[in-house]
Amino acid sequence: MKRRIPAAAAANFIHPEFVDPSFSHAVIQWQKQHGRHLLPWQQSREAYRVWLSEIMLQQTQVTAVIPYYEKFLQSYPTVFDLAAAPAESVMAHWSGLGYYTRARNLHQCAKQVVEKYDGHFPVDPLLLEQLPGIGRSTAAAITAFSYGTTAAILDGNVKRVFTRVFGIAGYPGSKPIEDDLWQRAMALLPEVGIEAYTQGLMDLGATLCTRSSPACPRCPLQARCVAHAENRTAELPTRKPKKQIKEKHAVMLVLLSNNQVLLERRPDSGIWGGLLSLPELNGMTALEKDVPQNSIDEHVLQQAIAQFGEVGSMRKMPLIEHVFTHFKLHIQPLFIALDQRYSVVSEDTHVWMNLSEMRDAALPAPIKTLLMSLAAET
DNA sequence: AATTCGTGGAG
DNA sequence: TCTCCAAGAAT
Repeated sequence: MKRRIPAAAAANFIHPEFVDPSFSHAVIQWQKQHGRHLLPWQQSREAYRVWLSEIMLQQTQVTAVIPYYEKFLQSYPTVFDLAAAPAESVMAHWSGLGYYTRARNLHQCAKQVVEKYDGHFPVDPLLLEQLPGIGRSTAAAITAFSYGTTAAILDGNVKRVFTRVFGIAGYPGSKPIEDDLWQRAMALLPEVGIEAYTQGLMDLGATLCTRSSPACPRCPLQARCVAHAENRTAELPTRKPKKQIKEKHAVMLVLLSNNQVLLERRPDSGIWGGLLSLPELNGMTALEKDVPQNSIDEHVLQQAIAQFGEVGSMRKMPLIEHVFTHFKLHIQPLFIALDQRYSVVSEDTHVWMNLSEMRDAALPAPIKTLLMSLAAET
């Protein structure tokens, strides 16, 4: 009977047929000459800064990250500052960047690094990977950039470069394709120069090997690129099989009293987890309904408002359409001026906040836009 | 192992 | 206006 290779060992087994030192050599030489060297997080090897940038850059483009990175560093210069900060402050700093689980994990990670490691991020990628928000690829990137540890990354850039250079068809997010790509990523690691190599792969994907109209003539891997040779750069990497996105609807209450608006804290799980938002007509679960709320139930509305105060005036505000990755949300905001405000609201879940404070609040992007414009009007 | 997590920019 | 998806992790 044939002996099976343990899963853990198989995952780290280097396939000889994938090994090719000339690959990393080409990437490293190109990176030193033509790669990016002036990004804000490249100016220091400090693990805290590298970590912060890598978390922010998950599924997020460089131009979107830069202002957030600068602001975080200004407010939280060290991991100790971040660990000691109130959760709401961290969420407020992250407001608008999306994927808010990253922000909560970032905060938790900072606390753990302070408690378990005395403020020092582990040098071992396997230890880093145990921390919240840090997966295999991010752990490798952090240790490579801050400590020079040789470990493989597999982000969107690497997937795009590899699928094209090696002519790999099939959705890179699927298990078999991703396994294949990890094997190659490990086999192609350089013996020296992990920083330039890792940065080079990212730079290639971000600046040359872009998803549309890649700059093949300037690519150091052009001669060995299957996609280029076979004119398949347009079809590689294989697109994610798209499914129809659902439509969801919510009626949100803009309750105004003394130039303050009532905000409600969302649960940690689910969309906009941990952020403040507007109260919804049928509770936060209303957002989960995929039925249009064309007509507002007057009785339900009156009952909802009655918890918070007595109505002066009420009017519909313009509809908002907000598109997420996997669904489209239709928001009907109701502006309600209260003559009298009740103080029965729990301070854990609800907070009255001045309209002038919306800019620095932990709000979802479309809600912040709505309340900022409302503040500008009044 | 496929889904669930935002947002904004490119084309 | 519409499609696609970016320095992925957690479930």
